[in-house]
Amino acid sequence: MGTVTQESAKPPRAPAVTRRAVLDAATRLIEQQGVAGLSMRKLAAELGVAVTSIYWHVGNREALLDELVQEMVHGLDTLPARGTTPTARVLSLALELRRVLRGHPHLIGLVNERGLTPAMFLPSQRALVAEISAAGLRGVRAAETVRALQYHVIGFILVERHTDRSPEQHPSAEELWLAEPSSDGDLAEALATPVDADRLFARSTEALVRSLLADQ
Amino acid sequence: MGTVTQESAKPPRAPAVTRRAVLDAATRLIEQQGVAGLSMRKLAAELGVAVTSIYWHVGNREALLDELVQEMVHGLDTLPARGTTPTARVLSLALELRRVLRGHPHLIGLVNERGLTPAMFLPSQRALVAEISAAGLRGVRAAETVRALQYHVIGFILVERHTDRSPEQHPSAEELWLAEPSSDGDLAEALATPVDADRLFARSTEALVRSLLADQ
DNA sequence: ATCCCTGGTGTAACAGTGTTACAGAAGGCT
DNA sequence: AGCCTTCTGTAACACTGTTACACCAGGGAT
Repeated sequence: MGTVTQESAKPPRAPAVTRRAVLDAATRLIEQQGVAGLSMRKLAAELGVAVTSIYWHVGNREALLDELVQEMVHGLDTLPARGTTPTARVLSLALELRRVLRGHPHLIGLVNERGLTPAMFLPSQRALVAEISAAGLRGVRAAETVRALQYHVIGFILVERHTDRSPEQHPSAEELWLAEPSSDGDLAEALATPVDADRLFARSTEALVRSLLADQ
Repeated sequence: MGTVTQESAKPPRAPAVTRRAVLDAATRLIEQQGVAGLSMRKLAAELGVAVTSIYWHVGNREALLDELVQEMVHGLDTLPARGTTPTARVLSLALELRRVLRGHPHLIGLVNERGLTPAMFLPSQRALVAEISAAGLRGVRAAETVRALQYHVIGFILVERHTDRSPEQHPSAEELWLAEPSSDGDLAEALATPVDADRLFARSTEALVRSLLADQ
């Protein structure tokens, strides 16, 4: 079954809607209102069509989400590793991965819920393996290193997905740190400022990579 | 009883259900069927009471979940740090935190969704700050270190929450690695075995801690 | 020309969800 | 006796995913 149902020639009648159109409209809805904002009826209305047509084209809601997730996962197939040293190359992979995933903030939660995180990571896992082998790691240690990096990167992304839109905690962490009597005023002040996720990710990932590749 | 609305004495009639009972029943339901399995009607039926009573006691579903989350967050108030070296003490904090959070697998997702991850982490953040200061880090660098550890730990937990019950990917990562022609057979074999999360967490966290505390 | 089959659409319903307007009941207070 | 507060129940609203069923249009076979 190619993209849709008709391979080349004979749709008895021009379909009012295509599988592709359904997927695209669903993507649009999710990007606007989040996964919870995607309802089959809204989707049908958006396309000017009855609900049953949606069901005919994509099965059901779960299958629709599965499809979107699969498409995104396949979009991660070829991530480039740049740089000269293994550390730099591994780091660039991690940064690139985060950059791409942040383009689909609503989907990465679904990916994880479906237990597809390993699958999503598989292509970059290959690249990681190459770099880590080049760095001289072998066998079980190398495998552990690869997985540690995977968990770190995807975990970071999962965390930062929500910490942005914190619901204004009343004693916010920032206020608490400013009130705290501390010996290190600079530290307190630094903890009282919002997180710079880009910088934090780069630093922590680099620290982890260094440690994993270096320590023996 | 006392925990509810009346301050000291006079419930006009013995309430058919208390706020406490609602929260407990909700916790039980969530532990059994997950957050999605918690419906207000099920909850009412479980307690042998009409839905409106639930609403009277807890407001609405969102507020109910908020309350459960808050209770869990407050349960993390006093985590001990064991060990002699700063590295060991920080590591023990991270391990302990993960141990506790894994006792509430369904709630930690909610915590993150509500942007409460920083709040949840605040008590252990204090302990972390102490250890990291003891390790000689100051100011912005220390703050970055604390946050890097936070993100790493909570991220790991978020990831592992789902990777366990992966829905049997058809070309599973394990199979793919066994099929792959590779120069490092041990590595491929290691990647083909399931993840040992305990070990992986301990190793990766230790690597990160070491790197963050040591490198200058 | 009739019939059937296949692809695609629509109507209307079922069961389930969160939430709420409203009517009560039961005890304490004045 | 009335009133007020605390709680509970009935019944509804709007919404969700999903499906049984009728329908319609065109192609192929008879």
